[in-house]
Amino acid sequence: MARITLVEDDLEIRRLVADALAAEGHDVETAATAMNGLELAIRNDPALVIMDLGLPDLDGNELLRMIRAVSSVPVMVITARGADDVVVRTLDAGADDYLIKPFSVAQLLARVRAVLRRGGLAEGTDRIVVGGLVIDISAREAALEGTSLDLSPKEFDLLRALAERQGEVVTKRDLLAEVWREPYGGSERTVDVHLSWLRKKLGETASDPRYLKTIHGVGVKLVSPD
Amino acid sequence: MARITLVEDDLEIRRLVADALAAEGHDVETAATAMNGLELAIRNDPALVIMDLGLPDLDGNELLRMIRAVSSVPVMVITARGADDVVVRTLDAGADDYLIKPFSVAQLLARVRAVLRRGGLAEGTDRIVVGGLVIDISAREAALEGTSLDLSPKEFDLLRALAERQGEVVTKRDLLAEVWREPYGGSERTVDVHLSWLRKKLGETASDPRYLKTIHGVGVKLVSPD
DNA sequence: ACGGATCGTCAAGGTTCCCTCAAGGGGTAT
DNA sequence: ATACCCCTTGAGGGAACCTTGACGATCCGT
Repeated sequence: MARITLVEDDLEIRRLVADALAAEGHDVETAATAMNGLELAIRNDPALVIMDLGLPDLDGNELLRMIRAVSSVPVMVITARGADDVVVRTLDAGADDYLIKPFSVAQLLARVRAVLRRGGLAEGTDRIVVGGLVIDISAREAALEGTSLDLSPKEFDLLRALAERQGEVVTKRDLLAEVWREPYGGSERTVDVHLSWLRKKLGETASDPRYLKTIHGVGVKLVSPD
Repeated sequence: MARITLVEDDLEIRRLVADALAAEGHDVETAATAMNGLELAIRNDPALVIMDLGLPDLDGNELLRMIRAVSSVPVMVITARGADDVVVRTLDAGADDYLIKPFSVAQLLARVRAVLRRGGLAEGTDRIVVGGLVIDISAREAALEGTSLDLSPKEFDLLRALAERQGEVVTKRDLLAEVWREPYGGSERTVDVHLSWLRKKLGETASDPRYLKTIHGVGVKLVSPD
């Protein structure tokens, strides 16, 4: 059903939760440390991250903040710490749900379903329309004024990333993180080149853009032409 | 901030929650019965519904299903029933979160923030309006009387910095610190030049300002014209 | 009213950033 | 193995932008 990243250092709980999620049909990747969890959360593009707060190498809140810095993936926290101010601080740091150990597996699964359901509703659009541009997410196809565009994989991902935030200016660094999955390294020239190719296929030039407007010194945004 | 419908028959709890939400800046509509709650949830198009399960006229799960039949509004359940199968059943009926009484108001508010945050991510349009001037932060666009202004990066940042404190006089040194990121060095003449360009694009002159008023010897402020 | 300080505008210079072309390497299918 | 597609990287030219200095105008305190 969905790819889920589980970050939990306790072996017994990790097994318990992972097995339960797998039994629901989810694809579960586990990590025992914050750093491994962060790597999974970035690289695997999961639909949900479930994490413990008490990790051996890093405070859970640090991990949460690092995930939030590069992704808006839903995060569910499961932990033994039940103090009210910890709950509030964690939720305000960007967590979507907070479950206190010991918890029932049935309730955990129900909360996972609730979070996934809401996440799916928000981006339930399988098709994004920007002016005369139609982007079919599941088919990985894009069409301009009815005629299909022949886009390479990266070109499509780039266009989709921009379309998902149409009208907003997106920095190249964000695009490197989102499309290329390289939040730190990576050359911004690469983004430039792909943008150039996209523009060519969209039948526009950088000096006379219709859809892809670059904001000097900031980034680029996808807009619907006048 | 957001319109919230609260369905709760216990007067004391209703007051407590409604006051806390109002203190956060929300617009709260309350109902004591399921039927009244349903009516509010449909008619007022709230951003969130908070409901008790133990209502006098109808089982909470019935109400939840009726809301779900016509709306995808987020629903948070607060109730004294903590049995695990009830929690699971309620979440699977479409609830987004489940909080067991007695609960801390701080945690309730944090969970409300979490639910609203996720729901609002899709359409995060933050804009500042000053008279006939509309500044769209995420699109990095400014429009005067409906026609878009073509601003350079620094011009936009400068306008935004002033708009964020509209009506207040801001010193050039503060602007150098905020826009130019140079709290110590930097020439104030630079600010002057950019202000001049801004004024030109805003269609006004320094001697007859409409939006950008300079206070001699102090700084400049962005005001809405009479 | 006068002088010093502050502000407004212009033009030029230099810097930064962006776009595009072309070459090279990795992967995959034929 | 070869051919093809795709991605990455570097370099050059060009465009956009920012800064700076100068000069005139305006403002304020004396």
